[in-house]
Amino acid sequence: MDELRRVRVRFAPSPTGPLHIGGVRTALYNYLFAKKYHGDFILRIEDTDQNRLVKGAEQYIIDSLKWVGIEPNEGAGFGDGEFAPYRQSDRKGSYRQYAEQLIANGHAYYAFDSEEELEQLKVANSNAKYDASNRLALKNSLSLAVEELETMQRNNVPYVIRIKVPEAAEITFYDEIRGNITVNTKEMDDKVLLKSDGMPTYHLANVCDDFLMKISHVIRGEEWLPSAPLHVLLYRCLGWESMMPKFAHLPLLLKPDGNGKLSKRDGDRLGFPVFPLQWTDPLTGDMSKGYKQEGYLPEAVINFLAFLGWNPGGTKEIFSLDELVEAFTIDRISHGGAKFDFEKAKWFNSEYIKQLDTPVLAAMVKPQIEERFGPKKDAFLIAACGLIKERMVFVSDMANHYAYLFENPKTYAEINTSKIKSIKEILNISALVHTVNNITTFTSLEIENEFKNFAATNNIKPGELMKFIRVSLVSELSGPSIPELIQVLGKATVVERLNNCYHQIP
RNA sequence: GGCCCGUUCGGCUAUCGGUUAGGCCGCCAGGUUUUCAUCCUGGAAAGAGGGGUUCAACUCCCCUACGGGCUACCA
Repeated sequence: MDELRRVRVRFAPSPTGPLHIGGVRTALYNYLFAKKYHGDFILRIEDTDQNRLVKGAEQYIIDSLKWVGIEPNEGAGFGDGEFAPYRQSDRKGSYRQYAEQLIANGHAYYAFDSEEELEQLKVANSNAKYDASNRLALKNSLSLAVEELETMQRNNVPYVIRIKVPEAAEITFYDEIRGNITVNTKEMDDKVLLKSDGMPTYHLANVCDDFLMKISHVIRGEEWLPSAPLHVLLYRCLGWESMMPKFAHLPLLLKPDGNGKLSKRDGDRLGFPVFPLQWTDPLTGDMSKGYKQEGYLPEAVINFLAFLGWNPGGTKEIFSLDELVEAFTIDRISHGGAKFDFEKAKWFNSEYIKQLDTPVLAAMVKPQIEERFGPKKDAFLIAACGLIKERMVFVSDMANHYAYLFENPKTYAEINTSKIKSIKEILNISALVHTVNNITTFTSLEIENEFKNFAATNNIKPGELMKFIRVSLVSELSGPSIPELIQVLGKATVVERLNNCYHQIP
């Protein structure tokens, strides 16, 4: 019966800031799994901590998923299905009854301990936790007399609802990636289920919503592994064990250097984005880079992310989203954490740029180019893209590193001009200009031949001539093939640059 | 500290008891290119350590070391 269950998975981020790239990977694996089995992929916003909410974070999550192209078919920002609402704050009223149900069945209790009293616990023993060993000595509905409870209630003393963890029992559950995991309940504590503000904690809300939304598989980060036994216990105490989802805890994304979880700091430190989209902190105004703005293609980011912690076997590495869906299986997810590899991310991006149809690339590049260099004809942009497509790593490279396609060089660096000094001394610039002007068919072959002839008749080494022309055109000693570049720039521009260079350099 | 999870080249990984331990990124060398990039060819580079189990262990078990996560009325 279990095998026939409809696949329904969810991505359940907390809107406490911009969605981390690791979160994108978690969403991706959920998406791939859902699509592979023709199931549902749901976005649920876990905003039960009202103190940590960050303005704009929820929209950022939605925008990010849209940008990378892994859209939920149900959930916040993506259309309500029959399980709406999908924001836990909007579901607030639904959780209390389950907490009360647990109390009625002897699986939970009210606790009135103040913050200070809880701190006292730790003072006596730093390892102390609220559990079977001491719950009777603390202020809760298990330890207090009925009259005392009534007084508390009358005085509106704030309280929480805590789970009553069994004293010493083994809880075993199966993780789809790691296999059986067993924890003894004596290691667990009586976690708060319902906070004093009436909001559920993650644990209660998560279990209730997954049950209510008929989630079949919980695919989430490894940081949740330690609390999974608590969730299993909740399913049991709530009488939902037969509907309990399967669990898969994903390996973490680690820092590129050293160890530890990848963090925002690493991005700042290493100059690489760790967020899908650019993000400006509403409070501090601090800006963090985004993959999109840095010139990454969403398909490349997806492909790269998919392979950080998962591998289909075989040697093929460039996978479209559809191909990933086809190839994806949970059992091929790795167990250990994966260090973030920026170089590999760049490689994926350059591969995807090379795969792009040139007119498509031209259209992508157009806004940045025109913002910087003014209006350009599409045909020209396409020609320019064709010229440098295979040397681009980022979409933004064109505007950032190939300005010479759009405007004449303004200065010539000394290291470059020093290399063409000798040729300049013997060069007849007007003859060269004349040669360029006389080129008729303007094919790259003809252009190349004309320069060779010019070099021969003027007794110049062809390589030296080319160096001069190259510096004239791009102000550097490297770049695309000169005949092709000349085709793109056109005669007039070439002549202008040749003259400029000849007269400007010493 | 306690609990849980993990550990193959510098990085991502393949291998599901028998392989010259393979691929990709990066790196190095050579070729192509008048240059650079692309592209092509080649190269260096790994099973954390110690015990078992087995005819045979990277693969299974145990210990140690190391790394990570969790240990909130945060998720």
